[in-house]
Formats: sequence, C-alpha cells, structure tokens
Amino acid sequence: MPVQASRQADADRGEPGMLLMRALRLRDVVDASEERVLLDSLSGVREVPDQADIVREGQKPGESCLIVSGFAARYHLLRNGRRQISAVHIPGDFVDLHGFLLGHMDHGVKALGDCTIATIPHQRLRAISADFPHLTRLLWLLTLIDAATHRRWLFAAGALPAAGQIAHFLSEMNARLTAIGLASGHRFVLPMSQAEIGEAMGMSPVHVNRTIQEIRRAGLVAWRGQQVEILDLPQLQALAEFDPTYLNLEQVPR
Amino acid sequence: MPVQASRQADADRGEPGMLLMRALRLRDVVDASEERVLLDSLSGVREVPDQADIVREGQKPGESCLIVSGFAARYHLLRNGRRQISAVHIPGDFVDLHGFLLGHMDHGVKALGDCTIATIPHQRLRAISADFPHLTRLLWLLTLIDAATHRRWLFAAGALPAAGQIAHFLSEMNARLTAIGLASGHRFVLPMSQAEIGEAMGMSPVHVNRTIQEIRRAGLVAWRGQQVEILDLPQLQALAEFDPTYLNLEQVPR
DNA sequence: CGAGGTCTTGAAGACGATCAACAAACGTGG
DNA sequence: CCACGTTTGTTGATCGTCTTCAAGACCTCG
Repeated sequence: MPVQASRQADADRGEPGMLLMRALRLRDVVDASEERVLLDSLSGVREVPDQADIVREGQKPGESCLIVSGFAARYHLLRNGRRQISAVHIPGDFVDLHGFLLGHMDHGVKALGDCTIATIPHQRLRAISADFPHLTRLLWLLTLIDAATHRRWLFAAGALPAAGQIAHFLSEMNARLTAIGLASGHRFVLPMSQAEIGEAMGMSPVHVNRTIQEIRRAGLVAWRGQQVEILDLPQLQALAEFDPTYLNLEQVPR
Repeated sequence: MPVQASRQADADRGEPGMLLMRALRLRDVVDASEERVLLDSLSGVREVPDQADIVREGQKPGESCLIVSGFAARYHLLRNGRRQISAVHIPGDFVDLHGFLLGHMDHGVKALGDCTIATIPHQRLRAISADFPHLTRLLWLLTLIDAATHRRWLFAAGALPAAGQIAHFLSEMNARLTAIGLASGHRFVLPMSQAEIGEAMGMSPVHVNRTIQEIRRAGLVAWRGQQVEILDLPQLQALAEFDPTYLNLEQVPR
C-alpha cells in the first residue's frame, strides 16, 4: 500500500508548483507576489515515461524542468557504457535550474519511473532575476542545496564503507521526502532498482544487494519492492554519519 | 623554478579581486560599474598560514572569502578523525560564497599552503543581489560551476579507477589554472601532499603514491615536489574521460 | 647536522567487482 | 486466469583493487 498515493495525486492533478512552494517555504517566507510570479511562470506540464530522458547531455535547453510527480536522476555516461548517477530528484525539485546560467548540459537527466514535469522558460527566470531579488535568492538557494548535497555524496563515496553509503542515501531520502510530505513514519516509496542505486553509489549491483541485506539483517530497514521503511533511524543515521544541516530545512530570511 | 611566481606576486600585491575579475570575464562581459561595486566590496585582506582553517564547520559567518593567492580545500570530518576533501580552490575562487544564503557551514575550509584571502560582507552581497541582477547571475554562476565540479568529482569517484581519478584531478587543475593564467605549458604548482590528494580522491596515501608512479611511468606527467608538468595531455584526459564543458570557460551572455 | 614531514616500498588482508547461474516478481497477452 | 518472457533480486565462487601496517629513504628547514 503506497504511503503517499493520495497526497501525490493531489499534487499531480492540482497546482504543478505546489511542492516547489512547499520546498521554498520550508526555507524562508515567500510572499504572495513571489508565489504568483513563480507559479504563473510554470507551463508545459508533460508526462515522461520511466527511463526516458528529461534532458539530454550536451543540449542547451531554453527552459528548466520542475518535477511535479515522480523521481528523476542526473547521470553521466562513460565511453564504456557505464553510467554514474550524481543526483536523485524528487517532486518539487528543479532538475536543471542550473541550465539557466550554464552553457550546455554537462550531464543528462532521466526519469526514475513515470513522472510529470513542468517547465519554466529561461526568459522568465531572467525576468525574475531582474525584478524579484528575494525570489532570485531563493532559487539560487535551491541550487546551493543541490551543491551541498553533491558534497555530502562525495563525503559518503570517499569516506564511508558501502553500508554507510547506502545508509546515508536512505537517511537523505527520508529527510527530503518527509520535508515535502511524501514520507510519513519513516516510510516512503523509492522507485529505483538496486542496479540504479549501484549507479548512484558507485558500486556493483551485486554489492548493493549484499549491503542492503546486511542493513536489513541488522534491523535498520524493511525494504520490499519500492517500499522502504526505516526501522531504526538513529542507528541508520549513525552508520551514515548523517547530519541534515546541509539540507537547510529551516525557515530563515535569505 | 616556480612557473607563476611573478604573476601570482602581482595579484598578491595589487588588486585582491584581480583574478576574480579574470574568472568572471572568462565567462561573460562584466561592465565597469559591476567591476567597481564588486571590487569595492572586497575588504579584510588577510594571510592564512598553511593548514589553518579559513572557515570552520558549523559556523555562521557574516562574510564570504575570496582566495587572493594560494590554494584551499573544503573538508568534512568523520567521527573517527578521517577527513574527506570535497573541493580544492585556487586564486580567484570564492570558497564559501554559498555561505551567503545557506545557514550554517556544513563543512570547513582550510588553507593548502600559506594563502591570502579577502572577504566580502554578506550585507554587500545582498545589496548586489538587489541592485545588480546581471552581476548577481554571475556570482550565482560561480556557485553553479562549483556544483558542476562536485558532480564531476562524483563521476570520477564512482566510475573511474584510481589512475583515472587522479588523471581527472590533474586535468581539471590544469584547465582551471591555465584559465586564470597560473599555469603555462601544462606546468603548474600543486601545493598538496599525497596524503591530502588521498583525502580528496577518497583513497589511501599509499595508493595515491603507487597510482602517481603508474601515470609517471606511463609518461603522462612529471611531478617533483609541488611542481606538476603534464607531458601527454591528450592521453591524460582520455584516461580521465575529461571534458572541460563543466567549467563553462566560454564568454556567453548569462 | 639533526629532526620532522613526505615519499616510497613491501607484505598481508579486506572489501568490493566480476562472472555465472538461478529464483522471484511483474506485466502482458493468450 | 494462466503461461510466458522480461526484469529484478539473490546466491556462490573467484579475482583484483585498494587498505592497512610497518619500515626505510629522502628532503627540507631550522
């Protein structure tokens, strides 16, 4: 039984920018005019099927994509066909807000399961940056949180053993999904195969499998299909050396 | 004989924001009023000795630091005392521009060798974001390039073997240092011990040493003390699957 | 000239990758 | 509703990379 089916359906059918607003209001006050200009800028809502590219590497898109429902991953390809996932995005996240200022996309973005996205033209972002300094800082903040998350992943990849790395990923997903209301009681849906988790953690699918079994046996998580339940959050976070500071989940003036 | 002693000395004695301006002008046109407000905002020039903290984790600084000369590293600490370096910064880089919008620092920054820094009060950054939209976008861009670099490191850490990872680091440093004029003929100074490189690559000092020997024996680099010379850039970059796109070294309107 | 840091080397062992095969779950169409 | 094919998850065995521990060589600088 999917934990957040009803909530997610709301977001899906209703205002596409609902979860984005929630993500922003977790971090600062957003006034009505800021909300209006941002929501009015969203358009081009469309469905993307599982595994399909949302943005392709090398492309120079004229708009940025917001996830309305579903998950997405940024990925990098190697010559030998191997793939490295450098970020996982959830509803309410921009997957390529940075495309606004960067030249060409240095990586692709693909859908993890079917998802719905909305777009905002770079033209509008430029206009916002001219007329709404505070809102601009909030959008900037979102990209800074992306960067902080990258650093955290670097920390996990470089300094933690496999179990710690996966524990960190789960702790992070739990924190982020809880923040926007897509997890409750430390239960959430994670639409990624073990192979994809391996691509994100930089480890082989086989090793992902054995590591998951390890943390399952330790009683830290229950995990059936896409349903993840964290049974012992304190221990999981200890294993991951998880500290949610980097997610900036506090409402302060920015 | 240090390649860039004279140039660096210029930057050091002269305008502290010189290399920052160079970094910006590599990416877009900066007009005189933008240059003036940015340079006028820099103050608090000070020396930081080797290994000293520039910013401490958990701190909430009221200003951001620009490197005038020398190198610095962002690092994360583990409970067991291990340290992970998530970014290396060179002259002209802000090391904590993100501190302007983020709450508390989620990592520390330390000097790699003696360095000189200048600071810009967050108050000034906020004023710039209100009055200079284009300059604001350029500062935002700098943080986006940081994030792109993080992603590239994640790619290298997760998908490349040790030699490729170190080759990637050298390719990146060469590209960045060349861009701001601190490397020429693919020669540059890298003020990091092999142990520190290990902290950045997520590998043991011993393995760093053996890997360096490997790429030395392959004739890709000459490396004596802090002097690095890349002998076969194409092969080094091939080994690293290096593509400089992510550094955004082209002048386009942002 | 001595001392401390850095680099280098060797040997042993742990962790994770790879290869291969099988089981289970899932979705689809008959 | 069952049969089937495909994807995902699971297990075992072997191999390679990288870690750890330990010691010695080399610098550099006071």
